[in-house]
Amino acid sequence: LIGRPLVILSNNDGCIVARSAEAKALGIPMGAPAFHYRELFQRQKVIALSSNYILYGDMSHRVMSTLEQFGHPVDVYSIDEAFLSLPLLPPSELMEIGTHIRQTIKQWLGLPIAIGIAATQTLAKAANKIAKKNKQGVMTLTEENILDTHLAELLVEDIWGIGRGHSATLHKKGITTALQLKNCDDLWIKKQCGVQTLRTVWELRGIVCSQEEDKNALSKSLISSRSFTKPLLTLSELNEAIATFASIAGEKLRAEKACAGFVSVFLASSPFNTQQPYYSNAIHIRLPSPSAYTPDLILAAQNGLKNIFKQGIAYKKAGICLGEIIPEFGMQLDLWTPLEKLDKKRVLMEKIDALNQKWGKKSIFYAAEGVNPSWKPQHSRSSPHYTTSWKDLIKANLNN
DNA sequence: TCTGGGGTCCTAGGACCC
DNA sequence: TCTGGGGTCCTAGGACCC
Repeated sequence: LIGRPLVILSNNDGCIVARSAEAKALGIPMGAPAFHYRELFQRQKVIALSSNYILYGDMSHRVMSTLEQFGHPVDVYSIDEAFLSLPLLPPSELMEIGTHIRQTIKQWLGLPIAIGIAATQTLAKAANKIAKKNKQGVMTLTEENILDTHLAELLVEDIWGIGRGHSATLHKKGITTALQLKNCDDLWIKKQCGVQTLRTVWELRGIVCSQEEDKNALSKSLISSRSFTKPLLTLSELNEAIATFASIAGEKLRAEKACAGFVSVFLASSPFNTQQPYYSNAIHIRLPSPSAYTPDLILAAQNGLKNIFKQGIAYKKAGICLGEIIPEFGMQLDLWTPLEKLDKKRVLMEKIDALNQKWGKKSIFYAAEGVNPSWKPQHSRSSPHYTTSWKDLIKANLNN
């Protein structure tokens, strides 16, 4: 696939969510619906693949654990990004470190990566942008005069932390480049764009404003939701979908060794359908006591669903959100449930999670989820699970 | 015909307290 | 005729990120 225009599609092969440089060059925008571009795909021989989160997750894990081996503190920021804290060294030595890391990842995993090195995360992201385009794939932006030359060429909308809204505000004021933003008035920025943007500005000046992420921190909320390939019409279908979401969310919750205090359920018709008025609604349900027991979550979620479900609407999307997440062992018990019962529930969940881990997702599942759900997201053109499924292992042909 | 899924933080305004 | 000063908590909505 190297050198070819390639796009990755979202669930149901709906939207374009990632593009190779070659695809970007064809003018294919991020987030666009795939069907708008089908003709262009054919004409330009663009490869469009379904997303394969299992493969990406596994490769990401391999990259991150390789990064750990260089002895610099690693802060994993997203599935494909990490920040490493390097020692204070002259630029040439930093270049050397970057080049070595890049070569190692390339050799061990076959993945090309880009590395940007600078005083703050915001500047490192800017350096990375440049590194993506140069031959070495590594860029250091540690010297003031070189830095400012590059910031003068960086547009405000391309700075990490400056989105559509703040870009518009800045453009109106005549601020279009990162260098201009770096030199702008603090009070004005704070007033117009808020404190987060002010932090971004300070980071452009080389002052560290980002805080170390607490790796043990629990999620504040957990969402499980999907769009349906074909709209769902009945309460019983939605009940199955909601039960599935509750079960997925429960697994995530237990992986964090945590409990949730409330469940909220939401559903919506298609915002694009002009034949039908748009309907969307949500409801919060407080759990009698915090729980990570999937049947509790399913029960609460389905009870909520009853209240927001309206007959005669074609539902295109639904989901649940867990909130008030607290550590499993810090939880306030309710007065009436005997401890042994809680313990039984916990053990049952442990066993189920272990079975599904060992034998694959949904080896054992709740009947409420339905046996053959019609709404399962489609991935019609997925790449193989090269690294996580025996049957998808790459075969070496020894006769050649 | 077909339009993703998951998060975080901040702010303004309202309700309440003394 | 005149009507204080200091807080907290909650929520919705908006901004941003991947």
